[in-house]
Amino acid sequence: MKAKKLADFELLMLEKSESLKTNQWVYRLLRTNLLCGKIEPGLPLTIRGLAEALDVSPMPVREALHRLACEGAVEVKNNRRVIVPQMTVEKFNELCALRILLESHAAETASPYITEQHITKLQEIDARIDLAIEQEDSVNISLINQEFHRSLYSANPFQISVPLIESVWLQLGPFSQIAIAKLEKTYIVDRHIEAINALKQRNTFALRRAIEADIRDGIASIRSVEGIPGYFEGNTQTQPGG
Amino acid sequence: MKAKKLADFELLMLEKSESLKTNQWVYRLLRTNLLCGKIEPGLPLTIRGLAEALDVSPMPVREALHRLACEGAVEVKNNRRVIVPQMTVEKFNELCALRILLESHAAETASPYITEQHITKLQEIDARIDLAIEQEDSVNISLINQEFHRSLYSANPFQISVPLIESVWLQLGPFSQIAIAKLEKTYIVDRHIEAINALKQRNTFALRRAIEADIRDGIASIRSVEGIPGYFEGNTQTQPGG
DNA sequence: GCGAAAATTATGTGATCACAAAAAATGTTA
DNA sequence: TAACATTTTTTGTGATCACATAATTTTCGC
Repeated sequence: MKAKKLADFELLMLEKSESLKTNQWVYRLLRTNLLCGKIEPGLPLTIRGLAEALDVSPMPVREALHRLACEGAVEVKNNRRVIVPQMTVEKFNELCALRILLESHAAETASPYITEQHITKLQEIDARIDLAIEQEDSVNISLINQEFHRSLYSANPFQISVPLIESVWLQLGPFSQIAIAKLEKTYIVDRHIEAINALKQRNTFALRRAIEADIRDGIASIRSVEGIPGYFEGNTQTQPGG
Repeated sequence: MKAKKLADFELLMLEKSESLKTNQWVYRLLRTNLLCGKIEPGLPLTIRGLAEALDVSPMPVREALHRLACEGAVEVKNNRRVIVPQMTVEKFNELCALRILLESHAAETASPYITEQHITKLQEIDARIDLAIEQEDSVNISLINQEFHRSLYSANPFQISVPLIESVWLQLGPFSQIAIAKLEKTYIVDRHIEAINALKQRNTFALRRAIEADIRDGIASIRSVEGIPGYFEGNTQTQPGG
């Protein structure tokens, strides 16, 4: 058994547009790859290694990594090594609780600001989720699902909680992605219709319940995946590739 | 009326210990000064300006500022200018709601892990708050009060929400500090006793209520301060020093 | 062969420079 | 005097280098 190196990983690439600063490009690229589970927990990330892999200078990587550390997406150890954190049962439960807490609040406070345009946009996003489910494209299921939630909460122009929620997603993401990838297509249920219906009826309470149900449903799906306990920290023997 | 510059401000200094990295020292220093309201909202912060003021190279300031931006303590404008954000009524209300939401949850989940040692420590911290109130030391009232809450929540070894809560504090801090400084000593009530009693009785529900009451009380005090509406964005005419 | 010590390499942090873009200051004209 | 154009200064970003420390490899003694 050999320890995996950064070079062994095939990163999902993003095209770098002109106006985008290099550090932001690196940040988004790493962020997306972490959320997709492309970079597995425990893997040490080095500034120079990433800089070489992405063909940029170390400086923008340095800033991107610091930001990710600040958001809890990566963990800085005492020996200043940066790794993708392992998931534990307790952490998972706490992160799920925080998702429900923050997101049902965000949905509730966004509700009064929802316009017809918002609903149309959310329906369009939801259609794209269905497509991703149909194609069993687990990476896009996650990414577009987040887009749905973010769009909903951001309808509130005074929204503060989105960055906090995104931090929770980032900590939950790499792990849940592994689970989603293992889910059968038929087990993924689209609960967003209920949320959209609540929005149409301008029923704040129903919206809150729909979002809560959506999150709980996703968590239950993850928990139902065969062999998921093996992915928690300390159960390395059941992890694949070990 | 002349726009204030960074050089006009007298920063609260922290001694730099040997093991502390420069960037962390700068970070903590800026963080403390922001929380104390030493740096007033709207003031543009520049890397070189701060580096000169603190007699360090621009690099550690750069990292510290980026981290503060990531935590919402400072705001990066479109023209990449970094300023201390202005407070608005809506933001204030939302931040207060998030405090209650997150902190009552954090208190509840920490409750089962509380030991006698924790209680003793919290009582010791609370005594220091009373001293700060007695001395009308508004900066220390804030800082030690935060220490109390952080200590309580951190009793849970699997606590995830503390960084999120600290982010809310940072966004609320500069503003509420202005209010606390204006409060008469007699109007500051120490509600922590109720929390400590709840802990002694191992009554999770009472603890939750005590923390909620403590936060609501603080907010009410801030709202009660004469002339506070003038500090919200858009009411510059009533702000002092203008 | 094997463990400890020493040398070597890798890595994060901080400093300095170059550059493009944004702000501010200055000059110009009506 | 006010409004616009031009120049100058300021500022953030990225690149490169130096340095201390942590990790790794090699060497040496038994």
